[in-house]
Amino acid sequence: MARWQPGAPDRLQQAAMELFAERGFEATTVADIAARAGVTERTFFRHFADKREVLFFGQDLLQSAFVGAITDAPEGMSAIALVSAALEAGAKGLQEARGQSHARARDAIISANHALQERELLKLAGLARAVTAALVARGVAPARARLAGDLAMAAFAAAFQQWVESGQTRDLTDLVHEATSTLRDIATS
Amino acid sequence: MARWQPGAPDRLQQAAMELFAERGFEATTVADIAARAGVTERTFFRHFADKREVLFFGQDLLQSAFVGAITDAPEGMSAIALVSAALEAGAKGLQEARGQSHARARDAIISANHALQERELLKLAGLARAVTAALVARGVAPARARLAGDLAMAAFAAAFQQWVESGQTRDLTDLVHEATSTLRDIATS
DNA sequence: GCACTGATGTCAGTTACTGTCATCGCGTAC
DNA sequence: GTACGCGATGACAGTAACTGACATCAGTGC
Repeated sequence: MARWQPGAPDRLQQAAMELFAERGFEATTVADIAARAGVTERTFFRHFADKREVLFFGQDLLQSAFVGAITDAPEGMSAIALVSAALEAGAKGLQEARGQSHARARDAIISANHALQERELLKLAGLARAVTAALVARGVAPARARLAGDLAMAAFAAAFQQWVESGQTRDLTDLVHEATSTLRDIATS
Repeated sequence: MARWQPGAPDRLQQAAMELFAERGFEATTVADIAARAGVTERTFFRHFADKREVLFFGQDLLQSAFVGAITDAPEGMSAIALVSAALEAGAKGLQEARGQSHARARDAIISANHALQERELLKLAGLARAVTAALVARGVAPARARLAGDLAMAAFAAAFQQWVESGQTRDLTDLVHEATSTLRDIATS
């Protein structure tokens, strides 16, 4: 008999999502989460840097999708084309990774709390920097790459919000294309 | 004789900036800040919602500059033209408000700490939403306005970073123009 | 069998933040 | 000029996030 059940991080994340959905983020203590997952509070903090981080598990997968698409793109593409490829890969990855209902539940929790929105913005900025670095590696000038990275995240965030609000009746990839097109339209008007 | 010295918020902010610069954000306790400002810890939290907020005092002025420029702009301007006007007003306001050295010192403190960067991103997102709302009030379609607001903040943040890194030898307004121009260039390439 | 590793439990401690009540200078009404 | 209320503060107790140090114990390699 094993001394402890494996998969503590997953159990903790699930317990946290349930409790946040039931009582809200602030009304849930880390001790509550740990108890439901069958571990101690100290173990929670061994797996997650802080209470908020438990909701941002696996964002590195999304980052890999973005960066990989840029790195693997054929030669001779413009910055905006590289960004489009990255967004498409990210949209596909997000739709496959956890499923639509999970994304929606998670979004509802985050939207209900300022501290969580703050963390999400930090993660989004991290993605933007990763895209920027990938673009620089492809020869895009740093100042240009930074703006392109921010632009990519603006389009992705806008598309994601519409996706969630639409009840997922729309395809995320289509929404990303629309957002990119709108951005182009704004800049050239 | 007054029972307490006036201007507690200002004294607290100055004490916090000094201590953060000397020891760093995490190594400074709220009790330290309060002691240097000559008040108690409890008074600190009466003026600032949390320890980080003390560094973000007066961002509403910047927001007013952005929003006012959009609201007061002449009729018939495109979304990108309204955004440009807002950015110009913001750049001017920032250069006049506190001075360059203050902006640089503050930026150094924030750059050295993740939690503070997180808060800054939240403030920036708040500005983006304010710009979005002002654009909607001017008749821009919501989805378009959201992207334009994010675009504005991307340009402003990029220009601000270059301004700080350049040692302020360059004019912020010029850098904002360059960033806007680069954005247009990316979108149309 | 035995040392070693790795995930966990235990426990004490710091600090951010909050709720509540007391204090007291100052202006205002009367 | 005195009573009254207001507003900013102090005092103090309490909660919960997070950290460091040490103990525990199943499995693993030798």
